[in-house]
Amino acid sequence: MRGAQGDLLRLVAAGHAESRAELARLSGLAASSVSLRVEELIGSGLLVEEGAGTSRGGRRPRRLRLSPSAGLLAVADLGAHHARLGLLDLSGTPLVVEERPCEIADGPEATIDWMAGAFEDLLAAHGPPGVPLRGVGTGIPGPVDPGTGRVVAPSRMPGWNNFPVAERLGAHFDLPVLVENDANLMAAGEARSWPKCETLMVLKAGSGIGCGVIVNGTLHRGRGAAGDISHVRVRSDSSVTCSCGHDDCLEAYASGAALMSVLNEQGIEVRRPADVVALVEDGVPEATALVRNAGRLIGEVLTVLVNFINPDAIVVGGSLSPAEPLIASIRAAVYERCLPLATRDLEISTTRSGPDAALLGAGSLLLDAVLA
Amino acid sequence: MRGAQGDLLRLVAAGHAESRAELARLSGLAASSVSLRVEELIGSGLLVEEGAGTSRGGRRPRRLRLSPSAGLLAVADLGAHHARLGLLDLSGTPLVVEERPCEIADGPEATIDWMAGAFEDLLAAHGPPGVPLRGVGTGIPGPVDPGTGRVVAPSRMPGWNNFPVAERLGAHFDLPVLVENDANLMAAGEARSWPKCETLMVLKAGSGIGCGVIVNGTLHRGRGAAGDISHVRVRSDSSVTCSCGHDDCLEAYASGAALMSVLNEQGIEVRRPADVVALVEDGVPEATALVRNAGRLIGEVLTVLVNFINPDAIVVGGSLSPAEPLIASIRAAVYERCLPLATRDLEISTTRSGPDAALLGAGSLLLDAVLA
DNA sequence: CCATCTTCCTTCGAAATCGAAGTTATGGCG
DNA sequence: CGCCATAACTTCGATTTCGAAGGAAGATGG
Repeated sequence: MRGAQGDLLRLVAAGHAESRAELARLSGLAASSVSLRVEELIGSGLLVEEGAGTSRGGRRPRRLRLSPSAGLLAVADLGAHHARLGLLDLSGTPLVVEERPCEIADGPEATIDWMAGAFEDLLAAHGPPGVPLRGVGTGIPGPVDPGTGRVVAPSRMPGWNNFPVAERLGAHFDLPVLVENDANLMAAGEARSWPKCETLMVLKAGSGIGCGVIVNGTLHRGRGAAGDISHVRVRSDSSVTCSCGHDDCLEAYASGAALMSVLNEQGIEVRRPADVVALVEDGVPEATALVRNAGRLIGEVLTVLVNFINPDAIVVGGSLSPAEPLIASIRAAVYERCLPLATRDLEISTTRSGPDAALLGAGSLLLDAVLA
Repeated sequence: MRGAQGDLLRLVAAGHAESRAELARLSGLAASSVSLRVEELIGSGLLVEEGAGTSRGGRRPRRLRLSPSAGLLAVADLGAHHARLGLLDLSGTPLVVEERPCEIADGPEATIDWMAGAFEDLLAAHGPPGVPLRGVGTGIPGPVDPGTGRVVAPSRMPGWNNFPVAERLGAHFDLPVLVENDANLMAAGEARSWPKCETLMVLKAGSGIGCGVIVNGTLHRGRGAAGDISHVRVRSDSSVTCSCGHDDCLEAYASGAALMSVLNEQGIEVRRPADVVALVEDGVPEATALVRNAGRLIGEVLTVLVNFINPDAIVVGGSLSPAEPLIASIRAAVYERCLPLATRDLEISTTRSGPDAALLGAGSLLLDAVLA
């Protein structure tokens, strides 16, 4: 499982390689060495050979897959009022995904212990017998210190500040543990769906605004807050003070929460970002105008970032992302204002990985820990 | 010179390793393999053993250095009206650096051929006899396509658009050729002076405004324009149209050229950014106010980027950088407006590599090509 | 349907790499 | 000053990895 052996497994699990030949190309090892190694991995039950792939003009490759019994990963994505939970095999394929209500405001101990219980439930109900759990991971709607696995200065998670989430979760399972910001997980998940993109910006537009950055194919964490765009100052006529203490933060104008509060003030009742999307689809002009304005503001911020890191694609996800005017106005702002060189082949589109992106990302990152 | 052999040389040349033991630690090879390899490299005259290093509690390491006769690199940094030219040994140490007048507006053919001639001059005058030239490189004050070595849509370089600079330079020397944006080279040069920083933003404040980004210790190129911040829209009362066609670009307010044109309109004659710095040092209030405002605008843009990529340090270089109020107001803006997590250990300071940063960066990047 | 080209994978001797044990040099400490 | 802990190399047999050659399986094109 360690070292070069792990490298090969990782390449197969991550979906980068499907045959011995591809492994040889990607790992840099000689074809003969790869064959030897693969034989061992098959012998130890971690890899299985599964039919033949499609020919590329010569003999067909013998397709390799991680054995379904090689192990499981239990992953979660915590939101403010609910959590998505899932069980993945080591290739990152979900066996089961569930959404359960869960109040993050109940505090870290209660929430994490609840999560551990939910994982046990899932395992009992859907885990194939004899297949070991190999790692657990969760996304958190706030900044996470990459070194310690602690939550750092979250804005809407009372009681969580500086809490050692990874440690607490690890106390339930003696296994590799991953704790990461939810937008970062989403980015890691999307990255698997955009294999040709080295640099990726993944926007999470939900009740809050988050963003994850993939540079050179790997998640860029910075000090744990990398990708944060919610507290950028935007150009606006009025003046709103954000929860962070500064004026005119993007989040105060363009987040789902901000849109909802404006709509509610106007007497249009909404309770979740999805309600806003529904209003837009029903052609309610107030909602459409608001969403369009939010997209413009987000787009103007992205403009700066696109010039700066020249991503290959911008992916928009989160519960607000199905609203067409949002992405349309983001596109308009970015294409209008960015440098031609930066937008020449830039793709801006909605999620390819769907609502489970964060869970898939957790799986992808956990794998690195499990196969280290 | 190839493969693993090159890896060892690179580690020594880049200053990361000074002894066999350090090479073993950093390269991941077994100590015995390193010894063998090093012996060969010494035998072929590329490495030399030079005295003993300082003990870390046991036997002293035998210090390794690249042989002064291992090779030379010829590097240049083109500006609008002058060029810096230098000769480096393979460890990146300059043997000579000269500044010569040179009009980039003369067009690419004339400029590049002139550069080739200047390199020959330097070699004849300062090159130790028998030491071969191993690579040439140059910085360009405009975007460079990393794949082709062509200039792409530069703003103030008439006749250069889409010109294959690398190819033309390569026609003079049958050697590895490097062509890169000047701010990017500066960033690569600074990176060597900030070994503990994985993520670095290097601002070049001269007649224009440029920026290079180091992510994970390596230069982030994007599509060739990465790091561009000069055409970000800034918040301002008036409205100025930039050469790029958009309104209120940062460059139109905060670049050395913009400052100079305002001062000249006010009847204060300045010809180069350095003159502005001199005025500030003399306490001329118009100049100080302008520079302070420029710093504030730049700082507000950096705010967004600091939240986004969480650099370990921001380095300010370029001919405007000695002006104290510039960096002071950049600091003020960034520390005031960024997230605490992002500024907690963020260092903002002037260049450590000095005016030759770009040449050193060219050396550093060329080395990778030469020892590939 | 047969020759030819590609690609995938294995075989096997040569070469590189490892790693455990040993050697040399040094600082610290009683 | 002698002893020990530590670090920097070396030596040398065991192991891995390589790579050239060849076999297997399929595409292509007459």
